[in-house]
Amino acid sequence: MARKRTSHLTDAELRLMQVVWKKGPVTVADVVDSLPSDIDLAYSTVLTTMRILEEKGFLTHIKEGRAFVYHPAVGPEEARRSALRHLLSRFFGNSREQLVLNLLDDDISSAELRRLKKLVSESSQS
Amino acid sequence: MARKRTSHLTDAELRLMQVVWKKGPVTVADVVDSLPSDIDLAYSTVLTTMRILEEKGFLTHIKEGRAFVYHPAVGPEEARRSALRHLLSRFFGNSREQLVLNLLDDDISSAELRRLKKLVSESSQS
DNA sequence: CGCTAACTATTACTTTCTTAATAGTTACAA
DNA sequence: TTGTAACTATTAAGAAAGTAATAGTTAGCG
Repeated sequence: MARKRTSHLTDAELRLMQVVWKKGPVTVADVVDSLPSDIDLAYSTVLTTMRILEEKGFLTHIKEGRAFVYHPAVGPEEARRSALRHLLSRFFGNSREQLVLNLLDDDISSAELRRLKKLVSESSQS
Repeated sequence: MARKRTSHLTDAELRLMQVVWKKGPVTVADVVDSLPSDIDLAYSTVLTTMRILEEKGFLTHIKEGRAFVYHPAVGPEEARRSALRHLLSRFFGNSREQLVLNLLDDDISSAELRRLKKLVSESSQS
C-alpha cells in the first residue's frame, strides 16, 4: 500500500499555477519564459507538470495552431480557500479563532495589526 | 535532480505528532494503541515514521528499560505557527490581510464572525 | 544462565513528486 | 510537397512519502 495522489497543489505545481494566474492563457513556452529567474526548469519538466495539473483539474487546454494553450480551471481565490481549509482542519481543529490567534501573536507590526482590526470590524457576511 | 526532504510535517507525520502532543511521552506501542480508529497502522510503520520525525527534529527519545520513550521536541503551537507561515508565503504573498479576508468571506456563521471580531479588537502586541 | 517476548534496525515495495531526455508528430515555410 | 522547427507524447530516473515485513538485539523471567 502506498500514498494516493494529492488533490491539492504541490509546491512545484503551485509555482506554475501562479504563472498561469498572472499571465492568463499561456502555452508551455510562455510559462517557461515567465518563470521567476530563480526557478529554471526544462521545457519538458513544465510540460509534464502542466499535464498533471490538467489531470488534477486545475487546468484545461485548447489546441491553437500546433500549440496547446492552457487555461486555468481553478482561480487563485478558490485554490487559496482550499489550501486554507486544509490547514485549518489539519492543524487548527477547524477553529478559525485558533488560527487568527496564531496569526496575531506572531511578531506583527502595530500598523499591520491596525489594518487587520479595521478589516475585520468592517466585514459582514453577505 | 530530484526533491529534497521537506522540513515541515507531512500528513502522516502530523497524525503521529498529534498523538504525542496529546499523550505526552510515549512508546511506539503507545502510539499504535492511541491512533484514531479510522487510522490503522502497523507497528513497524509507526516505528519508521517516528524515526523520521526524530531525524527532522520533531521528536527526541530516551531509552527506558528496553523501549524508546519519545518526547516532543516541538510543540503544537510552534508547528502551527510554522505551517501557517508556510501557507502565508506560498499562497498569500505573506499578506496576513489577504488570508484573513479569505477566512472571513468563506461561509461563516454570524456568531463566529462576532467572536472573531471580539478576538481581534481585544488583541494587542506584546 | 539461557529463552523468549518485546523492542529496535534493516530492508523493501508501491506511488507520487520533481526533473528531464528523447522520441514522435504536425503546422507551416520555402 | 516536403523538410524542419516547434510542439506534444513517452519514457526515465532519483528521492520522498507511506506502509509494512522481517531480521537483529536485549531486558528480564524462570
